[in-house]
Amino acid sequence: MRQSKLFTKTRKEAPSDEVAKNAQLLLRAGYIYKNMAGAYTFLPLGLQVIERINTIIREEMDAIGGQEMHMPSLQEPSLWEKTDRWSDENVDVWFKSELAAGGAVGLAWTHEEVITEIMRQYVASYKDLPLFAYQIQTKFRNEIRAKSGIMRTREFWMKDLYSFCATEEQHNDFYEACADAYMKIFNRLGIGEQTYKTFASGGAFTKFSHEFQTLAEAGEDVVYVSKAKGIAVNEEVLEEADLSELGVTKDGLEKCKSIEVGNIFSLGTKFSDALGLTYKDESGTDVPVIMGSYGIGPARAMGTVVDLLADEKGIVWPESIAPYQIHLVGLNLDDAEMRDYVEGLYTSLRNRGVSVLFDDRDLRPGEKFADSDLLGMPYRVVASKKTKESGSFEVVTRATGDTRYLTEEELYADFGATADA
RNA sequence: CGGGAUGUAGCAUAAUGGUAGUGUACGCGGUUUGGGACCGUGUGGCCCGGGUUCGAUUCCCGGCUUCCCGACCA
Repeated sequence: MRQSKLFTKTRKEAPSDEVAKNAQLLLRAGYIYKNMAGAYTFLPLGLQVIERINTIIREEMDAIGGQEMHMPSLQEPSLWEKTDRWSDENVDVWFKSELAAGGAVGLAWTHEEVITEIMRQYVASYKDLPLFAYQIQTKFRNEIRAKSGIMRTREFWMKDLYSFCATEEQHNDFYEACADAYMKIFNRLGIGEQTYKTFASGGAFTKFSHEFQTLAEAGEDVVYVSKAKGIAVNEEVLEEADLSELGVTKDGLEKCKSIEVGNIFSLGTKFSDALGLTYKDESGTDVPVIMGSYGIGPARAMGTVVDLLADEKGIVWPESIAPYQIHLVGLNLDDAEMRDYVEGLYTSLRNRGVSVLFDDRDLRPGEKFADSDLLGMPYRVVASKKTKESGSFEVVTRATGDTRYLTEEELYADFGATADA
């Protein structure tokens, strides 16, 4: 991508009302645009990050047997009345409206009811189970207070997977597999080290549910962490004093701020009972399906990565989700010979499948470096008169600031075969 | 939803009961060219409604917006 053609621009200052670090940097760098409280546009660069996060999520969900689908946001009340989740008294986050044709309609804030209803048509026998279906889809929640930039919005993407099992054993196996897959996802996003599988209260069906909490000063949540054991518990569990089961004591836990980047729940037969989702076991008896739900918010994950990895100069993307692997910064481009030279390098890199953002603008070096730092691509390749004369390019690793000088061939060898390209 | 703030140009800010200044960004001309350089010049602005007043961006009332704290948060 040529930066000169990118319609977004960087800016030196963030809007004064945006205090969250993630949103400040993403706004300044032109990844997102704020439309209203709790609703952001994902601009070309920002959307690429989201897409790459989604790809990682898809790969890990598919690897544990997930099948992707897509359900509508529009919801009719009658379905939700069956589980008593339509009324404003029970659920206060509905966006509700009227159909022009008559009748009420709501915007989905989750999809348990919807997918359970769908599965009534496809689940009949124990032979149909287990099955796992997911989507990456827009959720709407009428939050009283949106806040923290892209971390808590009223409209947001969510990867929600639902599991349907015949037996507790099937369910527990999948639950653990999904928990492992979640940690793989957060590792691939570059926030695995700070992310803890956190015990939360489980509701009616199980002792615990689990949240995935990433330790961060900007977090809204508070968790109690045992870094030695690699686990955390949230406040409600701490109060319930069943810590002994987890092999930790209250005194051994460190109180930390955190961001909830994912959660997994055992739902038991709550929804299958309410909506009549049963299967026939080997004796021909109707048995309610055991369900679970598993969520990750891609945009919140993106904000978490920014919060955790950014430095004073700007965003630092891990290679796994950066919009481009290389930021090719061309200098001295007013010189026709230099421009040809750098254009040639850009073309060669692209021909080798390298993902490149090419700063082909005729600006002063300082401005280009500052922009490059702010945008946060993993590697910056500088091509200038200086590097041309020396026969090598300056390659700077954004995260560490390490600088190397590579010849054109070395550059291709290093980046030409990257799987991420 | 309770409490507290907020609203001036694309963005950041200043002053003011007599229609607003600066920085940045943007346009033009020129000097520059490895860390947001400089000179000249130009474009562009008081959230909405009502009230007080000769006159309101300014004061008052209401609304809306946005932010923060709390509550809430599969």
